[in-house]
Amino acid sequence: MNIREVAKRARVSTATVSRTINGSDKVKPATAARVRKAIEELNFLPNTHARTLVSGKSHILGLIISDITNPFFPDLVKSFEDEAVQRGKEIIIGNTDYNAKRMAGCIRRMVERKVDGVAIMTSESDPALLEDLTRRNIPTVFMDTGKPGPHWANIRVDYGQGIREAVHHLVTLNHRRIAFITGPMNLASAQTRCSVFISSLKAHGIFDSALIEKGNHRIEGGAMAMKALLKLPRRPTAVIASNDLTAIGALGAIHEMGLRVPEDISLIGFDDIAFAHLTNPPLTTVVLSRKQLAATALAALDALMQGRRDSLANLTIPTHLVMRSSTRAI
Amino acid sequence: MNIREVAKRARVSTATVSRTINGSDKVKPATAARVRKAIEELNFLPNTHARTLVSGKSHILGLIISDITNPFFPDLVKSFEDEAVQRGKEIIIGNTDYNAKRMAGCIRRMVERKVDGVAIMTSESDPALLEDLTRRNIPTVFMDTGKPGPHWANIRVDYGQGIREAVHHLVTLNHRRIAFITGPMNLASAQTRCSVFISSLKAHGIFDSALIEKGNHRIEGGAMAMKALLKLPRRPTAVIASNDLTAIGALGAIHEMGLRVPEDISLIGFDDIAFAHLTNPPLTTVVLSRKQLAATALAALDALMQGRRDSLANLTIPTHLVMRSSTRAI
DNA sequence: CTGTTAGCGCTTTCAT
DNA sequence: ATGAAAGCGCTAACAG
Repeated sequence: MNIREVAKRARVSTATVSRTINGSDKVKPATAARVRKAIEELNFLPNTHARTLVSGKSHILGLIISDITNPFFPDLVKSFEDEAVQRGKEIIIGNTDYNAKRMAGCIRRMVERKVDGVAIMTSESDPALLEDLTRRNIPTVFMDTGKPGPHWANIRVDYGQGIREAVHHLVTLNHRRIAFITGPMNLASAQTRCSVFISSLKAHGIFDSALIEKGNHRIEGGAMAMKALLKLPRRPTAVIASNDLTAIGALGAIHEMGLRVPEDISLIGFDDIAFAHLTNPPLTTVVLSRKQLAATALAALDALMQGRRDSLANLTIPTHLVMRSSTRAI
Repeated sequence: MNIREVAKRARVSTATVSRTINGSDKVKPATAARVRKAIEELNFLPNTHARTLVSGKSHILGLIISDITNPFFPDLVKSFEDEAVQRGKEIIIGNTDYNAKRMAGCIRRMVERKVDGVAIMTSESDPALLEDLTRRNIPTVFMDTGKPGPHWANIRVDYGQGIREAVHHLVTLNHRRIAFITGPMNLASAQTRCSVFISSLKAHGIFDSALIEKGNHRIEGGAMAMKALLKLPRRPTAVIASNDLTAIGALGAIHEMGLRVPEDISLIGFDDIAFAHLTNPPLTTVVLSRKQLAATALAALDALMQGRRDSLANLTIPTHLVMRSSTRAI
């Protein structure tokens, strides 16, 4: 079943069928109607591979993420897919599993499938692997990785804003001993969150380096760090975690030690993953909108594909505090 | 950059390059080596669309799910992708959003992209929409939807086993007033869980229809149902929820009423989503392995594509209880 | 407005 | 063991 059968049935040439499908204005309405009828009757759907072959555009977008089971990503994937489908594009997803070899495989698959563009939304990222995309001039948008170039765009996330709001919120609540549980410090984004925390506290004149504890953006890391914090001679009255998973781990540790949130300790997370409002108590956290991130990525990809480099000037995603029930005044 | 440039550089014909790529044994090793060298030097990757066009096989698999942000699915998607990539296949994902129109769109996309097969893992499913897949002889595997046919396979999930284990566990713990919070009763899988629960309780001679409350497989449904249950003159001592989200909602409601799990009420979920062991206390639940589900789906698709209908005989995924800390003896 | 035709990049007979 | 050439389904000149 192909375009020729449709042409035959509508008694026109394949060119006319093609024109009708692609909405060319130079097909006589009556002819177009006949073609559409034939398409309908035969239940014809054009072969995208053939279209890609001749047009050079696959209408496929690649999305490379670290790990779909990391609760940060499902929202992102969904929003990205929504936006893509709205534009008549398909997406193929690559999970790197935080692993360079798999990342290389993802990129290979993207190139083979001739994606029109790719969005790389991993926390980690090895520039060497990305060379292939450059060489083939594949429009690429990064999250927070700062590579400039003719076919590259970079979306920045304003982590600072959310952290400052979190600190301000706690200070307003009279907290002075505020701890921070970091992420893995090889991550630029984790570094930023930590350094903004430090500078915010210094601005308030309440910074104490003993109150910085290292985590790993996972539950157990948060729990371990929190336990260390609770063993301090003068323990903190509030804790900000570098992400929600860390905060959830910290929450567990606090409960385990027989303390309560927010009565004994106030707690703030980061990201606003789906489960952040399902914890007990619901977690006050910093929202990083994946929907906005996805929309911005697709807009950037569009701009890149159309050579509109001007609209790539300032791609920044804000973050902001959302108050729930894990913080309270002392 | 295409196969002709490689051929030119290796001073062979395109046919020889093609044979080399596809591992044909009738290429002289020396020639093959020369070709591989050229491929390497040019960094050539074959165009999958051209290959698909001539071979008729896209090496793409479709995966249709309800909603990637439903915590049941990320694990499934990941396992499915892993298995697919291992087989050298790509996957494209469709989210139906529990919506017939979107489901139709998903199927259309799959057909357009000429997928080699599709796995439909939605809870809901409208047979009429699937006609297109039948007509085009696209191998299709369903989760729990029981459509037989030459190009169809159906994976059953043995919900009963897990529910029976849950009931048995509670009975062993001396519980006699055991409640059940259902899912949406238009879902076959929710119905099964409920009816097995009822028959299990009857088998133990402890069934009380007042202890069945309706939920919707979402958090608030679980919370609402639990509140109703707690208002009963003689409230249950244990509750089984039709899925983990429901159990999490119930847990919140129990806490909200000032009661404790498992001291006052024992609670069991279903699915074992990622957050089931992050609740406080960690949730005793029934595991439905998404990894196994994905592996089985891919095996079934393989069998369908190769016409090995015999290996499709008994595709059943077991479920079993995993004990954590939300249940206790009375 | 419509048809004819030359490819897009690859695989696959069919020759040699 | 290798090459020449046809053709997968479609689009895009070009011609009329």
